[in-house]
Amino acid sequence: MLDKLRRERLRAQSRSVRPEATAAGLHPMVATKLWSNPCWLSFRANYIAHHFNQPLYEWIARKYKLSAPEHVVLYAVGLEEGITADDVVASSARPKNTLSRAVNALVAKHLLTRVEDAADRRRKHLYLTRQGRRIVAETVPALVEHEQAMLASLSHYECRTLHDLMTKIVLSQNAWPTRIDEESKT
Amino acid sequence: MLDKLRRERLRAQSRSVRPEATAAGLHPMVATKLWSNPCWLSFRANYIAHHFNQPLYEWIARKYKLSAPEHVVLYAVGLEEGITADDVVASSARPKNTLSRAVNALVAKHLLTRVEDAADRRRKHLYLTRQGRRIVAETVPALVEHEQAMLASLSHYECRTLHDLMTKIVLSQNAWPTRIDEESKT
DNA sequence: TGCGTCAAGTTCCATGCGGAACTAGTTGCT
DNA sequence: AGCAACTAGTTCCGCATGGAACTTGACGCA
Repeated sequence: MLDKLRRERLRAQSRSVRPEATAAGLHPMVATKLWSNPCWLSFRANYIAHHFNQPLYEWIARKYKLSAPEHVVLYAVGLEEGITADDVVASSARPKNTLSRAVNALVAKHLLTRVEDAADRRRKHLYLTRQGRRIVAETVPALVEHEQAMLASLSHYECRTLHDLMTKIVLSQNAWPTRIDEESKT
Repeated sequence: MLDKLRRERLRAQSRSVRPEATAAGLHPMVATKLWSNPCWLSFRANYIAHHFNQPLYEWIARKYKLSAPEHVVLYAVGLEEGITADDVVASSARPKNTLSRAVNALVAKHLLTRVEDAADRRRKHLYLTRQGRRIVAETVPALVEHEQAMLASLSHYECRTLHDLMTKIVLSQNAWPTRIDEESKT
């Protein structure tokens, strides 16, 4: 019978899919979501994010026995020591209880230390231990390398442009509605 | 004592954070992840994806009682009727058992019908019911509107550029390593 | 025409996630 | 000074999630 590839070719022809799609060996549904999708931005953002995260978390779990939220916290503290759990919450996609657990797990694994804020005893500042710092130092280059691989098809100038445009979106964030509500139709 | 805003200002000054950051009322840790982060792409992609998904799924769950994977399937079938569960798997971020469950739930809710492929009885083609089509017709415009709101700070030309650059990344996908393995160092 | 391999979809099950409620601590107000 | 409102972080608990194994069907090959 038709093998998978043959079937995909047929579908591609029948739906006037762009030549670059079949050339890239793209799954036809991915082509549909790229070019017949009114939400082009969200598909691309999700796709790129997912294809970055997936191998990363698999690797982190396998090699360092860290869960995804644990890595999120470790990476954030690696970027800036002395932040609090709340800072991680504000800058990441996870709920605070998940991150609270992650912090506790990292402290238990001696990768993080927690120092109570003198002025506000609710807040606890997070610092890397020597071991924690070692893991950050080891993993970050691999992540950068992975990201660069995803960017390899772009020129230096295109990277710069992409960087700036995405930055612009993030900066405009507080102008967005935080909730979809069709009451707004009225 | 110092209120939150005051504290953020202090931190911003101490860390030479860009003026546009405080201007936009940005959380300082978000500023750090934007500008002191070697993985600039993955942060931005994740951030944009998350801030699109979060309100969307909250709304879908509240108004239509659909889980996130259910919406993923419904949306995909809305884009192209007759696809199979496998097509959704290939073009989305979820594992196949999750999507299998979602398909079954949608069939149970009479939003989807399943037609066995004549040539390959393992494959089941998915079609929207009248109700399913109604939900797609209702939700898609809201999603588009939400996405447009996130893009509001970009000019038409900038949107086009962003679109093309992100497309380029997705198309280069099969050139990426699918796994991070520091054996590659050797 | 029967066997090994592969693929689509389902089922099983442990667990980690995340919403909601809670605790402890801070701040503003009068 | 004392109360109400708010915030950082934790705990509780139900359940959706996703890894792994399984079922059913297709197909290549002798």
